[in-house]
Amino acid sequence: MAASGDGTVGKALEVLDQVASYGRPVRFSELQGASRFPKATLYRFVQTLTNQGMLAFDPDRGTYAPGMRLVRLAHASWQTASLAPIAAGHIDRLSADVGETVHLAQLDHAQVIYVDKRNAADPVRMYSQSGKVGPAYCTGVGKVMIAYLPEADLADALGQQSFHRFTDTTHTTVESLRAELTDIRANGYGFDREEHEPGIICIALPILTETNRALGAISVTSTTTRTNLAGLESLVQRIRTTAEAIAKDASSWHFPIPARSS
Amino acid sequence: MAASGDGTVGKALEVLDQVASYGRPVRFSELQGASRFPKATLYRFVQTLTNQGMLAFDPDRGTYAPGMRLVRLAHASWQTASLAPIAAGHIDRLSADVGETVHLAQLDHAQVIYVDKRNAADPVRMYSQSGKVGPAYCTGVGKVMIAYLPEADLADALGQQSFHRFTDTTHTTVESLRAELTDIRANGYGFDREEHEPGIICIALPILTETNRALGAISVTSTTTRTNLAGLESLVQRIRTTAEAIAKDASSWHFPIPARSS
DNA sequence: ATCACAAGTTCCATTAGTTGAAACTTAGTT
DNA sequence: AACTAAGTTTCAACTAATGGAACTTGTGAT
Repeated sequence: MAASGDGTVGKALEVLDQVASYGRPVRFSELQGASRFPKATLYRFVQTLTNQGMLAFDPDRGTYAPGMRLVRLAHASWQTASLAPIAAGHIDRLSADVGETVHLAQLDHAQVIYVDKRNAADPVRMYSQSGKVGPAYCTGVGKVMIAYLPEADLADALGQQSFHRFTDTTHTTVESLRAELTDIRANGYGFDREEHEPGIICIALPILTETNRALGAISVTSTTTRTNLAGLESLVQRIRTTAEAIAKDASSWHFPIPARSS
Repeated sequence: MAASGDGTVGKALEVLDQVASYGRPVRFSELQGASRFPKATLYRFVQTLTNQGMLAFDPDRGTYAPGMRLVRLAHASWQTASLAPIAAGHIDRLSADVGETVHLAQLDHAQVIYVDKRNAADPVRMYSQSGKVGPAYCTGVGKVMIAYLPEADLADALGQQSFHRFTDTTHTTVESLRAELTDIRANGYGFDREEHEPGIICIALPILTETNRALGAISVTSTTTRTNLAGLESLVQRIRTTAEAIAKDASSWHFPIPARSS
């Protein structure tokens, strides 16, 4: 359990998360208002994190934002602990072949993290999507990944979903989501039926180990104006080739199998 | 001075940096061998960081790697504290116009952090992506950024350079580098004359505030087989337009001016 | 200018968490 | 089975974190 119970370090990282959650520079007083820590304690955490380059302080505006050291560290993570370097060549080819946007995602604490992407038309943009998080219950990649979770982890993951209704096809109950997960396991692939954004559809396949654990997932995204679910479904064989190739490379590179979450 | 002197949090982050520095998953014993911390202490740090998702533990191999939480946090940093979102449109256009690879970089503790890039249609095969760090003394973007540092910060930054000789044009002394920095300030732009990689050249311009502080830098990279320094120099006006447009947008977005480092 | 209030910063006695040598357990080798 | 190295736990000594309160600075109103 990743509770922020471990000591001073856990508390400091909790503050770091809080700053990151605003998505914009924040004043100390804003943090204080939303924090469980008393003023002096919070102040010291923010000081320490700033000293360490984990936060950046803007003296002119008196605001804090996540610091550049994170970008440096994340690069290391992305390089050594994500599927991106292994998958790069494969998704290049997939994207070129199908002419649509391709996403590579992994699961982290019941959340989807987009790890890489290829745009069909536009040039590649690294972190514009890399590092972005999304909900597991209403994205193609999210659903295919949780579908292959062991029951204990799945229950845990489902418990953490918010089931916010983004569109009128969004799953709003555990039951309807579980039903779809069963289908996904049967088919080996899943869709996003405009569940997150109207007009945006995708097909997603898991990247599976020999023991049927999902290391990650890839998806091909399109719009309802360009194609439909049947159109995406026709790409299954091509995408499966890529997913299997990535899985094979990952196993020979001894890519770490994600540890249990709870 | 970002010495890891601040308490437990500083020490834990030092361990995190150490793990990241290997660029591959590492065993506990490897860390212990290179660490100033005693076994039990190091062990607890690694445990805490793993609990927190800052490190990922692979139970099969008994190795640690930087965790996915960093990727999530870095995305927030990239979005709110880097120039990338502001510059995105501008460097899209620049890259399309000049047909070469464009880099956007910022300075962090005397190191260059590449924050975004655009590949030319025919991409130069180079190792560089967002979050990647590079030396300041032998890259175009690094030199133009430190050229505009106040003397106190510049002295500090120069003291941190390793002056490793990558090629035979690499600067190896503070003196020769300082001489070039004077030229850069006079011209408003600088080059990478195959100082980092043979065959790779670039022209770089700083992104300056009204008070002549460098918020970041952009560069256009090419190869000696495709063009030469004069060819790159002919792009100065075009690149300057982009740099100034980014600076203008940054000031109206109230982009934070980097704080003094030491 | 002067005051009032909020935001930000420092102090320091108390308390809680960190420290690390040593003992222990597990995994791998001869 | 005996040995060795890697990984894990323990616990008393100790050091660093805690947070209420006092203080300073910044902002805006009169």
